[in-house]
Amino acid sequence: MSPRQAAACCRPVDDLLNPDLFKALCDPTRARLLGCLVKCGRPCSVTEVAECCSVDFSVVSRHLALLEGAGILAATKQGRVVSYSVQYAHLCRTLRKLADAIEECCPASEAKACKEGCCGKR
Amino acid sequence: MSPRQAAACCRPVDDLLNPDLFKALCDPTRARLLGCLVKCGRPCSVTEVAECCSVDFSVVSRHLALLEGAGILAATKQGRVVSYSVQYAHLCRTLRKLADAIEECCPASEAKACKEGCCGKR
DNA sequence: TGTGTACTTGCGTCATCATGCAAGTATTGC
DNA sequence: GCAATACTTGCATGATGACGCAAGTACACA
Repeated sequence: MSPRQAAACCRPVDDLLNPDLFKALCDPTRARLLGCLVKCGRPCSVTEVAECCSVDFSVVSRHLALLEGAGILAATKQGRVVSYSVQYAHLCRTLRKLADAIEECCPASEAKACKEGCCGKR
Repeated sequence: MSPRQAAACCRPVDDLLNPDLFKALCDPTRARLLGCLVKCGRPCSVTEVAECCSVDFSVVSRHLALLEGAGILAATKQGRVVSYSVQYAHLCRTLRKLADAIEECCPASEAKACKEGCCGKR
């Protein structure tokens, strides 16, 4: 199959290779903020998250809103406090689906190597 | 644990949440080119890949070089033809490691949902 | 009702990056 | 050697995006 034919061939990987998801993760500041939230393991307010980073509070607010828009975080408002929490299940599932979809296209000769790292040795 | 404490706490997710990887995937043109190569399942020349996309040839050349720099593609040169191939195993492993690392931080109450999609029902 | 806290939004600025064109390099075949 | 092919690189341009400041909104509490 030529790349031109491949382009016309519709596979799960097409939807999963969604640039919008990666756009949310490609900024160093956002990656850091997300890392804090992931490791924290509980919903956090904007004020709390802002303490992780030396950027302006407004920047943190915007980054968190963007991550929410990408489906990576979920926001809940209680009074004047907005709590952001990591969508662990959704994020893990999306990443694994992408790995599965890529693997699905992987030629047989390499398929074994692809499976490493999933419920096996790493 | 506060986000500030979490920031100081070193976990596998810190390294895996690498913005450079996502930077390579966040451009729509690059995502499309990578999608073609993934679905194609074999090494392709720059000329072949360029047929997938309506952008200038030089743009494709640059995108492929960038994807190689990110470790997503591998390049081999035979004569005047450069063939790019998807690093299936590395890419899948990285994505799954990231999912594992995120899951590792996931509170117990949500952990079950995180595991869905990996060697289980989806 | 006023004051303080928590967050969002508008705006200007600076940096990065995607793109196309043109020119350059490398390699093949005649 | 010369032309053609395959690709890379330099450069200018336009678009996008990250950032900080300042102003605005929403809510709680006295």
